[in-house]
Amino acid sequence: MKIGKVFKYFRQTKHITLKEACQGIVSVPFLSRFENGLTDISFSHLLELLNRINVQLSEFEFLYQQKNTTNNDLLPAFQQAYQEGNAAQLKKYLSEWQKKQGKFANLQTIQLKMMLTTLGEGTVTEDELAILVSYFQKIDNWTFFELYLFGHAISFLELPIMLNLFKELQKKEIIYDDFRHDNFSILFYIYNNVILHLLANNCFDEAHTLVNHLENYFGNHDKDYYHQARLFNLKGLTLYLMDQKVLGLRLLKKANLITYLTNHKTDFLKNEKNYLTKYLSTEELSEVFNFSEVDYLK
Amino acid sequence: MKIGKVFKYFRQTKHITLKEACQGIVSVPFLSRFENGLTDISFSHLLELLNRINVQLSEFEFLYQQKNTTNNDLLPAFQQAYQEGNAAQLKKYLSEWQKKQGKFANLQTIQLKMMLTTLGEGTVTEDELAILVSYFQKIDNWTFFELYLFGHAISFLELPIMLNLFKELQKKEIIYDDFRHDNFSILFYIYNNVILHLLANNCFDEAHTLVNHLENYFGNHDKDYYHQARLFNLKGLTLYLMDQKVLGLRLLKKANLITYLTNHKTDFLKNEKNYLTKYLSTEELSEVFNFSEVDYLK
DNA sequence: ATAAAAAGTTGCATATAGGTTAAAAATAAT
DNA sequence: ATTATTTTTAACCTATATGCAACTTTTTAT
Repeated sequence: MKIGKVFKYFRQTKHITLKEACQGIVSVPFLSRFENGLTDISFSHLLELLNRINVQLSEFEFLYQQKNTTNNDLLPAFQQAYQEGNAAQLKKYLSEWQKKQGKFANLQTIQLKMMLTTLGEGTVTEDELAILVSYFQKIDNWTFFELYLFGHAISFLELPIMLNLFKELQKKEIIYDDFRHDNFSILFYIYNNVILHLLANNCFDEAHTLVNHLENYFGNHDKDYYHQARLFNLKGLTLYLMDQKVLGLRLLKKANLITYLTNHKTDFLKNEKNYLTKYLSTEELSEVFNFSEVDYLK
Repeated sequence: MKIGKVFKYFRQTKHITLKEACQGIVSVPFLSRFENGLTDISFSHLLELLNRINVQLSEFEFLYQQKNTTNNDLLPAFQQAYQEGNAAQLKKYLSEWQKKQGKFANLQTIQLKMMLTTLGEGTVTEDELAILVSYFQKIDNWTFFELYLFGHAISFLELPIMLNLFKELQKKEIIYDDFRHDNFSILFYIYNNVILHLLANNCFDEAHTLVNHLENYFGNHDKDYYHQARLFNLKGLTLYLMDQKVLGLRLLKKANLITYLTNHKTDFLKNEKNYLTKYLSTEELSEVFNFSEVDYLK
C-alpha cells in the first residue's frame, strides 16, 4: 500500500504543504498518516486531493503502477512480449496464468495460447474457441480487455461468427469516439484485421462498408496521420479488388508514400509489400512501391 | 457520489455477478451498497475490483468524468474553448475562477488571461508574469498542469528566463518517455513553441540542440507520423536559417508533402505557409508548397 | 406455474477511516 | 542561535467503511 507515498512525492515536489493540500477535504493529521502508509483513503477523497495538487488521475496511476512490482493490469506486458515475438516470455506468462482459476484467468490463458499460435508455438483447441465465442456473445460492453482479446481471436474464429461478434462490437463502439488514443489504436487494429480477413475471403462489399465507416473517424482526428495512412492502404486494396484498380493503386501508393516519407522502419514497408504480393501483379507492385519521384527529399 | 453506479454499469454489462466481482476483496453486501451510492470505497479496493472485472482505471475514470457535471479537471475544457477561439467562453471561465481564492486558482486565472491575450482579448500584467515565473522556479516536478501552463506562457516570458525554466523542465521530462500519448502531445507543443521562439530571436544553435533532442523520441515511436512531420518542419526551418538552405528546404517540403497527402485540413497548411513567409523568399515558398508531382494521387 | 437456486438488499455489529486537540520533532526563516 | 512553520505522532472520539447473517427479489429449472 504505497499509494500514499506516491501522493507525497507529487505534493512535495510541487512544494505544497499538507495544510494547502487538504483544506476542506481531509484533516492534516489524516493526510500525514495516509502519506506514510498508516491508513487507507477513500476514492473520492483521493480524487479531490489530486485535483487540489493539480495531478491527473492518469499521471498518478502511472507512477503508482511503475513503483508497484505487482503489476495490476498485465495487458501491456502481454502486448510487449507478443510484439517482440518473445515466445519464451509468453510461455512464462502462460504457466503463471494456468495456475490461477476462474473465468477470467481462463480467458487470459486462451489469449496467450492464441498469441503463441500466431508465433507458431502453440495450439488452441475447439473447446477454447467455443469458450471465447460464448464469452463475447454474453458481453454487451467492450472495454480494452475485450478489444484486445478479440483482436487476437479474429483469425481463429469462423468468418460468419467473427462477423457477428464484430457487429456487436460496433454497436457499442460509440463510447470510444473521443476516447484515449491508446484505446483507439486497438479498435483500429481490429478493424484493420477484420477488413483484411474479409478481403481474403472475397467479402468485398462488407469490407467496403467497414472502410467507409472508418473514414468518419478522421473528421475529428485529422492529426492522426498514421491511421490515416493505414486507412488509405485498406481502402486502396478494397477498391482494387472491387475492380477500381486505378483508384485503388493510387491510394495504396499514397499510403506507402506517406510511410516512406515519415521514415517508418523499413521492415514495415517490406511487410506491406509481402502482403500485397498475394493480390497485385509484379508491375503494379513495383509501381506502388516506387518512390523515385520524392527520392530527392531523403 | 455516483462512482458506484459507474462500477455497477461496467459489472452488469459484462454480466459479472456481485459474488464473482468481489471474491477475496470485499463482501457482497458491501459491494452492493457501494454500487448504489450508500457508501464510499477505499482506493485500493476499487483498484482491485476494477482489475477483477477487467476495466482499466482510465476507462473507469473516463465514464465517471463524463457522467459527472462537476468536472474535476478543467484543463480539457479550457483547451477546447481556446482551440475554438471561443473568447466568450474563456471569459466565463475567467470570472468563475476569479471568485475562487488560493495559489492555484490564481494560476488558473493567469492562464486564462494569457489565452485571452493570445486571442487578442485580454492583458497580462508584469506582476502576474512574475507570479508565474516564481511558481515554475519553485516546482521540481512537472505534470500535465504545469506543462500546459508553461505552453501558454512561452511567448509572454523574457527569452532568457523562459529558456532557464525550459531547462528545468527538460531535466524532469524523462518521466514522460513512455507516457501517454496525450501528455507527449503537450510536451511536443512546448518544444515546438520554444524552438520557433528561439529561431525568431536568432538563437539558432540552441534551437538546433532542441531539434536534435526531439529526434531521439522517434526511435521508440515511429508510428507517430504527425509529430514526425512537425519535426521535419522544425528541423527544416532551423537548418535553413543556419545557412543549410538546400537541406532545410527539402525537409520543409517533406513535412508539407506528408501533411498534404494525409488530407490534413487545408487551414493547417495555410497557417504553415503564413508563418514561413517571414523567412522564405517567394520562389522558395512556392516550391516548398508545390505538390504537383504527387497531385495525381489525390 | 411452482420450486429451487442464485443474485441482490437490509439490519445490525465492528473495524477502521477520518476529525479534534495537543504536543513533540523536524524544517525553514530571521 | 532563536523563532516560526511545517510535519509527525499520540490520545481519544465520531463517522463510516465493511463483514456477517437473515431477508427479499430475480432468475432458472422442471
